[in-house]
Amino acid sequence: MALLTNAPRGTQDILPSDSFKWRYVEATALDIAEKYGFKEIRTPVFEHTELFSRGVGETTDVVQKEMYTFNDKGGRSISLRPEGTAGVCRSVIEHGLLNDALPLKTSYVVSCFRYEKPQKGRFRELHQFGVEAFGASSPSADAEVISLAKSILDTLCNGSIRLEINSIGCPECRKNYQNALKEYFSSHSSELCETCNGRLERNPMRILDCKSPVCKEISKNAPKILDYICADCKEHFDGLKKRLDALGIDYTVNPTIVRGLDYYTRTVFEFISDDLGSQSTVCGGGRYDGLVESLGGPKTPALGFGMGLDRLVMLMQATGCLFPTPEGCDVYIGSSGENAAVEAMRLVTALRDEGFCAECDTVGRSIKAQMKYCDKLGAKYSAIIGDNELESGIVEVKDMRDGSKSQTTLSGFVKFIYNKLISDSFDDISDAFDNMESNFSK
RNA sequence: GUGGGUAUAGUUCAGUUGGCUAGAAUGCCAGAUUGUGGCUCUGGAGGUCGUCGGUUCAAGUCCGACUACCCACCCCA
Repeated sequence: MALLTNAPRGTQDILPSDSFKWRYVEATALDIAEKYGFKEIRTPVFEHTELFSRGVGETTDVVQKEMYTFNDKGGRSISLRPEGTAGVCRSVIEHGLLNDALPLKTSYVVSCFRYEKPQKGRFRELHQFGVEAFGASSPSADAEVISLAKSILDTLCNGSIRLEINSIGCPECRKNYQNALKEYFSSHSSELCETCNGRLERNPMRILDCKSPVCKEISKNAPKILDYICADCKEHFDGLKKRLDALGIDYTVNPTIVRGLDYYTRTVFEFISDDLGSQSTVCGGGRYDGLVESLGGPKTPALGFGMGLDRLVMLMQATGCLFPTPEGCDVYIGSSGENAAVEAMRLVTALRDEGFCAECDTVGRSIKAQMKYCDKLGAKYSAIIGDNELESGIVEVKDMRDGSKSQTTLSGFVKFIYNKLISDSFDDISDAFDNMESNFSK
């Protein structure tokens, strides 16, 4: 039935023809993060449900209706992680990493799971690259994290991605602001849309982001968060803006961006692209100074972001970004007859041991079919071994790119191919140099 | 959770107002004389037309339900 041959709803297979793109994106993100001092951390895909309901927030959609939660055989309530931050926080608290010299800077590539209705750019299993930094309260840390995200996106994408930032203040100033908002919107509650009436109690700040024209109009005159944040929060936000300016990072302050997870404080930001569908946020994050303490750790300022790899890869494909193509097959050794097949396999293995990609026939094809397959593989060189070659010890090596042929001996085959491939790669390097020089002289 | 759209070979799609053995392109396999790829030509395999039910002499085509996918709301990466 369909259950057997259909992947579960909202999941996607990354096929061999695409996996190299993901490897490239993940490796690039981790590499750049490493230059910024972030080291990879790996935490479990599932945690105690309690961690997420406390960490992400009891009232959030993510916790209320989107978690994959089940009881294990020991009767524990377990949830697949819906995001990356909570698990990392738990881990660094549990292992006492916050007792070391701070900041502690971590990065990760993870799958997250949310029971949502799938659409473009939204999946039930989503892949995320993320970073978390602990113990840094200065706006320099905010700027550093944003700069890292930008550097990754700039390196990978050529489409235009804009940065929007906001400050939602600390719990103190936010309380005042939310009261002011409640008061303001309550007086318009009859005009607000249904969802916004619901948000009035739960999260009035979300109303500011509503797309309904009526709510938008009402929001125009609503109190502004930046008028309500306290002096410290304001100073922090100004400090961030000053640093972004100094780094040459363009941004717009968008007072309506409010992240949907409860733990955020002060800085929140999003990187948004118009080249995706309606799920346009490629990267979102911010500061969460209260989270570590609320999970039972030492009072520790912290911040981070999550970057949606599904959306990022989608964006790169949509905007025609280039992915470095993986090295193809170096050598194909065809064979005819049992003894030759054995010899071909021996040679192929010897070449692989030298670090090359080599293939021989494993399905019993004719010579002609083997050559066609060799062509499909894009092999650089080919050779055919049969009884003649076994007897004479002489093999013909064909350069598949120009069809030219040369001869070598069976015993010297590996060395011969080795020299050919090494000299090819020298040619490649010198071509690259020539390109660089002509680029410089422009 | 709410809406709208779609569902035909591995893939991308044709299929005319219901009418003979359901098509194309591409991919796959095999041939075009003796042991050598790309181009060309020929042949072959591959579909219970998403599933179940209904209307009809007749359903890929019309109707209903279900399922899946896509898009938007919501939410978020």
